[in-house]
Amino acid sequence: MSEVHLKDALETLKSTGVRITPQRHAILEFMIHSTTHPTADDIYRALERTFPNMSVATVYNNLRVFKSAGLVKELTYGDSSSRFDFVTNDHYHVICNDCGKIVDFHYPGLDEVEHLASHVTGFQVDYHRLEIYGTCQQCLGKTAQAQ
Amino acid sequence: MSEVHLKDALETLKSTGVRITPQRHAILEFMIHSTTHPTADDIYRALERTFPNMSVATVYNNLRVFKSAGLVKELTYGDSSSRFDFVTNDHYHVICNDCGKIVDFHYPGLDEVEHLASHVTGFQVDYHRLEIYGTCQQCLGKTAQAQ
DNA sequence: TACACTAATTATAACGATTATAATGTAAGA
DNA sequence: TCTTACATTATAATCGTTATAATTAGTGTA
Repeated sequence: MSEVHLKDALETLKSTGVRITPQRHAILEFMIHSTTHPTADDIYRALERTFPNMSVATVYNNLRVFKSAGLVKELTYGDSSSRFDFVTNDHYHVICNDCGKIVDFHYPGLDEVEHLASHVTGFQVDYHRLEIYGTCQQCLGKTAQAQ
Repeated sequence: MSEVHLKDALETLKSTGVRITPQRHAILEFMIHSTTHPTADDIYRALERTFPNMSVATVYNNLRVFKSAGLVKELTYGDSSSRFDFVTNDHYHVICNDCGKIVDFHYPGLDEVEHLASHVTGFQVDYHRLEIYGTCQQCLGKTAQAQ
């Protein structure tokens, strides 16, 4: 399963003309197998055995590349440094109030909301449910024409 | 209405033994009347006319004081600096799956989710709905006793 | 294979937001 | 008034992140 993710990710990169370097391969692999949401420094330290000369800048640069390719999300919780999350298939729904169309919306990490809710209310929090409502592009177009 | 908020906030501070200094008063007042989510620097620059000698550290220190008093929330979006938001009565619900109890949960700023959803899906996003599910303390206690 | 061109990596410096420190000022209680 | 604790100020330090310049490596072409 994570092999599939890795293969897909490499495909995505290749298709947008991004070279697959050993460092990029390793960063992706680490992120896919990581159960936590690692910081840039986590990734750097985890890979410095394999790449003793790797620079922190390489990690940041490549995380940016992965982000703009949609492979990775940056999570800014309260702490000082960003965490990065490989995008899997967890998603929310965006719902059109006019025609009822539902579009998947990938977004990681509302963990903080759950943590805070648990902290504040004393609940043991199990999960949450988020839906986003609005008007889809087609319905927006129709309304604009009608006016 | 904002006068009520300010009065309440000052009450809250006083009741926890925090002194009301002119700087604190001004920071709170600015945040309450601010329609945006100002950064620490925004606040600093807005008040430097009134307090020409005020230090940035004072802003940060007091934002921390307000945060721990529950008056202010820190919002970490993607950008480099945190934004701060005076806590009003917008809230979500935390729902117990055992007894159905609903507890209010104050949490600001899922604006970013809406923005991103709009950006990704092309929807005009109007609002969202978030609910958090789990088990309340009483029900947790009952389950623990039963075992 | 050799060459040229472009992208990627590295090392390091710079930046900027936030925090820590030390000194000074200010309010409240005995 | 004196004392003590808390606030503020000014400034230095910290730390995550980004920019820069030099070097290295990959890719396409003759």
